[in-house]
Amino acid sequence: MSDSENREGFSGRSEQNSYESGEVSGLDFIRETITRDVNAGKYGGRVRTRFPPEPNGYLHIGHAKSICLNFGIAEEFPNAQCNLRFDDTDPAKETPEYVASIKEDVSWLGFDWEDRLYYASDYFEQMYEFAVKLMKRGKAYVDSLTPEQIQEYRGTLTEPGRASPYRDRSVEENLKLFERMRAGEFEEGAHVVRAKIDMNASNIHMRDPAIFRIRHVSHHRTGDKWCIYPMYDFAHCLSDSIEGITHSLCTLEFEVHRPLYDWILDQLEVHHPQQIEFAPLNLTYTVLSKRRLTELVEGGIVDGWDDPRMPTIAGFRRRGYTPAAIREFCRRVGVTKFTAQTEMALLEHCIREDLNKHAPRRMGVLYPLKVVIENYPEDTEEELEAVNNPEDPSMGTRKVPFSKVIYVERNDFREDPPRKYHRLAPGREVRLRYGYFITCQDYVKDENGEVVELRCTYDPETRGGQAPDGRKVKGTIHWVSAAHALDAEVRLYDRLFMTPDPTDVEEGEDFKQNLNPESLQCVGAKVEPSLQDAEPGYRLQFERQGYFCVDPDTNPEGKVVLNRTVSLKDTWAKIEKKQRQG
RNA sequence: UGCCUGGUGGUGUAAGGGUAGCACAACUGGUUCUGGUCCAGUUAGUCCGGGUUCGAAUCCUGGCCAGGCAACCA
Repeated sequence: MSDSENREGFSGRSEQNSYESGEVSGLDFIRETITRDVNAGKYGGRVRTRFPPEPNGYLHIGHAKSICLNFGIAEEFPNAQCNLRFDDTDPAKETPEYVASIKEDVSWLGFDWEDRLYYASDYFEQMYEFAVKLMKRGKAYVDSLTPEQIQEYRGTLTEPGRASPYRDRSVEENLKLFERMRAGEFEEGAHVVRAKIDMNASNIHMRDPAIFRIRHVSHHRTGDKWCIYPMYDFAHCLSDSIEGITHSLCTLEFEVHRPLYDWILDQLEVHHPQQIEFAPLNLTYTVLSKRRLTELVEGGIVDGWDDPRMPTIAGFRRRGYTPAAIREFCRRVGVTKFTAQTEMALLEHCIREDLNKHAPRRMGVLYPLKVVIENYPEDTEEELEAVNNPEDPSMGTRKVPFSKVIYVERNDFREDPPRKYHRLAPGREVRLRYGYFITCQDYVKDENGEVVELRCTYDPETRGGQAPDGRKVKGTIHWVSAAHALDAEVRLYDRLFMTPDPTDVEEGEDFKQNLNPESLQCVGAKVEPSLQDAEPGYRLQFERQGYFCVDPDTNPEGKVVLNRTVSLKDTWAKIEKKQRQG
């Protein structure tokens, strides 16, 4: 340490000390910036963030990243708060239904906006006044070019734009026109209010961007009060300013908008939050753009926004994901400016980790194969004690009924077992989970050559799973008693797309070509009777299979419907695959 | 071709002039009444070239590559 001081001289010393104090080391760049700002007393040391969705679709896992960031920061910094604000400035697309779904999803994720629920539409009057102020200062004007002309005048990425002939209208004329726009005297597209900045700017967003346009459309909250609506760039920075936001966090695509964000607030001389951009989430084997998700829903490719295959919050909820798992995923993903591709495997790891600790274990047979235990008495049944969760003894035990005829998993028997297969096969002995050792004596095939029934014998001495003579079995399999089993509809979900990046397609081709035709498979399963009264949303593990969740489609009088959240890791499947390949 | 941003194992991230670390994935092995969990271990990385420095992932410089930006959408 003293060596380094000798070599370093004085430059940067105090900076380095602040790093070494550990206050920012290890933080993501946004939390680091905020920490510095707080320490420097910027904004009076205050921290205020916001989550600003547009209510024009359902929230997805990418939004969860933003929610966890914004609300997470509010929890971490002293006295910090996060607002929920609906960015509802395009009445044609926004609905109260989307507002409701977004509120539900944010609170389901575990965040609370308390009394800070806001809408950009709350500020329409103020925004109108701000536009007037800009006009009075000669910094905005009413343009009467057609949309096509405006586009033409804007220039391109490499060529500068040209000034509209209306650019130098007098303040009085601008004000008068703007008033008449508000009064509804004009058709949509007849006029638009533009900020007067610089038609030669290399950043296209600074070439006199539109800030108010005419829309004769009812708004989901303001009804027909307005027929002019502010544009995103105008509304967003001013909403942030009005709410006293300190750090306005958004995704990378808004980076080029920041000069405009800053320009508007500077011109108006109002509270000026700092916009900081981070990379949006990309997940393998799915799509996360609102446009594509909407296409899947409207094209009937999935069964609504909450289809368990959808990467929406509602979809994951229905699939059986927990808020804690999603929050943990967002934490592990981190926050950077680098465009990343996060693997779905990480999300799956997070849900397995959570459910392994908390989900009760049950037995369910997905592809039932009948087994008759020949030496078990005909008219007897008994109850075997089963552990609810080996990870958590406090979850106790339950009784599982056992009788002469049971079901086991179809692939837990092989006529001709491959190497390393240690389940049932002719002459092989296995343990029934929490039950007896059984040995396969014979099997029955139907006319198609399908094995339809096993004839086994059991060893009465092995009740509970241990043999008094100390002999071991290689395999333990799950089962349900045929006489007691419940019929269940089990929906086995797999990834929606077959390729890691579904949007990576040849020119002229569509991402939907990469859809996985087997993303949903429904099976008629036999499950243990304890699931009789399971409520929708109930999560469990079917031993040796995976984690499942009772679907809202479950009807109290009908069959229970279960969604597979995620399968258990399957080492045997890997071995088998390797055997087949090599 | 203009502007902005960014490049650390297969993937996601940390290291803020001083031993390139963690997690996921993959692969070994051990434990196990779930081929789960758990435990131990292995493989594998600083985009490239110059420069500054005793020392560079880090600072400078020149390339290369990638992403974003031309709604009266957000």
